[in-house]
Amino acid sequence: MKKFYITTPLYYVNDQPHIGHAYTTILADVLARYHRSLGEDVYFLTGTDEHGQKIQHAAEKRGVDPQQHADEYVLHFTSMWEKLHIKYDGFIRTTEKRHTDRVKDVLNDFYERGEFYMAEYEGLYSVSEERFVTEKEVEEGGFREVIQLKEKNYFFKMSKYQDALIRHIKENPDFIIPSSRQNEILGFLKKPLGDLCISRPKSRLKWGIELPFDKEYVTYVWFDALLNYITAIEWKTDEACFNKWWPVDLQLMGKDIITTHAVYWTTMLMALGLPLPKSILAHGWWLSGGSKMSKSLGNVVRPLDLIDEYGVDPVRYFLMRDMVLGLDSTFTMDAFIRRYNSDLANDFGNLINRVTILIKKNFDGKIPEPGEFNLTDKELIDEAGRIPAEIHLLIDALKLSDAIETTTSLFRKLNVYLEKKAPWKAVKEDRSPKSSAATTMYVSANVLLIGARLLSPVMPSRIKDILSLLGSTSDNQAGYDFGLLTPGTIVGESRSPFPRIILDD
RNA sequence: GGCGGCGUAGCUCAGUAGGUUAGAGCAGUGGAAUCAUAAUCCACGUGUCCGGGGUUCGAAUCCCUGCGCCGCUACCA
Repeated sequence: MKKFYITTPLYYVNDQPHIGHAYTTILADVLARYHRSLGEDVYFLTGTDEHGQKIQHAAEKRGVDPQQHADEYVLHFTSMWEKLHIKYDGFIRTTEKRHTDRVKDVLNDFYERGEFYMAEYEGLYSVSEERFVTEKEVEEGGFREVIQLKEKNYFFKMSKYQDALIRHIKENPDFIIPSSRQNEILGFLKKPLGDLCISRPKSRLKWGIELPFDKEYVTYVWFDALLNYITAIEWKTDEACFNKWWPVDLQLMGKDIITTHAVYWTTMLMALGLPLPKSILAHGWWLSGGSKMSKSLGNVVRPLDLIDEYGVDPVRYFLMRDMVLGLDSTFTMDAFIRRYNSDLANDFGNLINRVTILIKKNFDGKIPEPGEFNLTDKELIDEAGRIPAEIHLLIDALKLSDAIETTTSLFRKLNVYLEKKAPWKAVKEDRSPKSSAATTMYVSANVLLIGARLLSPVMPSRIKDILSLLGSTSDNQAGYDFGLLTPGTIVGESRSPFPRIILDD
């Protein structure tokens, strides 16, 4: 059986989840569901990153200890995922023993094999921010109490993997997606790669995994967190499990942390002697009014607010449909409502009503027995037969937006088909089994079923209702073949799954 | 500063081996229909493919250049 291992980054628990977290996680969920629907064995991993300066800081601010802070904040994420209908297979927290023990193994291993060395680093340090800053950052301002600081730390010999990394990226065009990011990383790697500082002295940061070979230091949070992708699947503790899932098929992240993954994570894996991820994907940001959403700008769109108002599935649909892979996208209520009304209310929802009501009124609510298919029937049936394969190609190419648009086009074709065959007229002539009207409704319901099932990964909850409305009972029955709804299948009462949004202004 | 990318209909975007009248969805206008959520269907775009130059029989697609926008530029997540 084909496997599919997909990950989101581990989210930092210093703040509440926002639309960026939600987007990445929904994207992972949708892809995971698509792959499950193809019968693949899927492992979808997400979790939280709980060490480091910012957590310590956030905890201090609230007057609690860091672990308690993390324990509370992780719930914001898990409850958000529940509300967004995220069906993950694994959830890992970097403060769990199964993770910290393995991180220590790696640290020891690297230490013993000479992947680390100690060196003194001297640079500009902001006492107020408690971190080193670059000259550029200082020039841009915003940092107070900047001093020159010398500090001894451990470094990972990342630089020695530079050539291997460049070669791997060039030889594997799917390694970094989209290609614009790949160019960026390659451009970045034209300059000599430095080594990575992987420790922090306890004198200025206590909240982290202690270096097993030097109790004066904790581990740099990224070095710790990135390892979750292998610790969560039982690296070193369950070989069969690890070998089943590794290497990971797809790692999702926002464009802001692509370098961390493409360079740090990748070279860490090289040092570990493990195969590299098949693909890492950097997606864009959701903007609001042309700017990145930020609390200081006061333009944050809270996913939960939208969900409360319009439901989870329309929000998932919008986020998947309106962002083009790799590009930033602007979120506006206007765009959301336009998309909802045109695609979900007008095309899809109205079609569900059309079909079910016609069957209800004219065929006692049962899928009628079809007669011989004429050219018009055949054209639509052929189309419905072609589209699933087309969509699977688009999904493989990670073109979610196009895949959804393709499904919508099937609904539009079904609407055209109905206009052509006008069953509401034909039924006046003949409504007996195998009549033109009977055939039309049989074909319509079955094509609608295919289209609905193609959207199931995007809108699992509403589609489940729609499928049962159409008389499709089991959750994941065989493929996307035409004709699963056999004559006699009872069609339910439509409750307009996507009521049109009308704004009063 | 260095490296890289982008600029296609009102809006969001396709258009990667240069080739007949440049496409889709949405929005807009007119019409048809009335089974359906005032939903649906049909028809309608004189778009300088950012400007300029060049290569070519022929360029949105290649090269140069000007303007505008953006990304990356290690120890910030």
